[in-house]
Amino acid sequence: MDTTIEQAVGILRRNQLKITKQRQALIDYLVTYKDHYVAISEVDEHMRTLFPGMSHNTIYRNVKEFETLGLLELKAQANQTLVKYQCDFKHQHHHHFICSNCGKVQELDACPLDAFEAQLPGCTITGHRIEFYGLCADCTAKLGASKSLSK
Amino acid sequence: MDTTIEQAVGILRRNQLKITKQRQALIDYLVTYKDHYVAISEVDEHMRTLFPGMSHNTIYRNVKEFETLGLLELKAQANQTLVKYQCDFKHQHHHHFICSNCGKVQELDACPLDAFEAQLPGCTITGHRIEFYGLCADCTAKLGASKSLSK
DNA sequence: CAGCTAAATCATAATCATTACTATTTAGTT
DNA sequence: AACTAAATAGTAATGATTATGATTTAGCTG
Repeated sequence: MDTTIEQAVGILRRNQLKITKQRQALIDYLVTYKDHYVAISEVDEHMRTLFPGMSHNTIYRNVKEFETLGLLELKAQANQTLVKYQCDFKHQHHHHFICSNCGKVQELDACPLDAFEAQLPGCTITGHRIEFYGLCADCTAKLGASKSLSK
Repeated sequence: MDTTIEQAVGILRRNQLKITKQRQALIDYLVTYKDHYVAISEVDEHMRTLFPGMSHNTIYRNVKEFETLGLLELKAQANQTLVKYQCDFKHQHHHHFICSNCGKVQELDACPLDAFEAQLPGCTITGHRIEFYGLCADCTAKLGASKSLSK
């Protein structure tokens, strides 16, 4: 068995969650999304081909449970929620570069938190999200686009 | 009339959009959300008390049109889209600190774009979002919370 | 390994934000 | 005042997500 999967199953176990065949299959599937986001609704669809008649509720509930365990990252989008597998369970800061063409997600290090903290005296910073959008190197090599508006 | 509103109306005009009473009222309402986000569905509800029977379609369409004109900022949330008025039409970079208690939005300057660019050779960066979450100074003075998980 | 029980899943339907569609109205122009 | 493209109204559909209550099962326990 893949070490990544064993790790995930271990986390379930340590949190007293039962290892059902549905959860096992869900992990097996989500593990393939380490550097892309998938819509939960697509996960739902996939799971229901593996387990015809599987309840939507079960799928959505598990995805959210997995997120609170740190197994997944969720990301809100218009009308949809996206999921991505979280392979590095210990790494807390996640700054992403997301290719708007192919959807590939690249991790960035270097966190400029300090520079911003100084601007927020008296505040409690509990989290932050930094995301860049554009075209990854591969896609930059092939594409282009434009638009204009008067203001 | 408020200068901010005149400015917005001017932008509509310059883009050949008609100044309907519905759009006028929509702007009047959204102008009150310069430092908070509101759910579009709440805007929808409000507009339909002002104009009973107003079409959902009209409200959602206008909000999206206003966004492409740069009048508004949209932000996806689980199952909802949030709107905030964009008062500074020329300012492009928007890094926010969002109080998770009262929802107040504070603008941050200082953009660490350069630091990240170096990590993405060959990529085209077309946009980015930086958001901090936590408690603003006022809320920090009153609150606290915690949670734990084993990994 | 049979039985037990809380946890998980199923099956079905409801919610609710958002979008579609077509007929009617209106802002801005001529 | 008439004209026309743009905007809105009115009605219904869509589709992601959630609720609910009955049934099943993973992981003990003896």
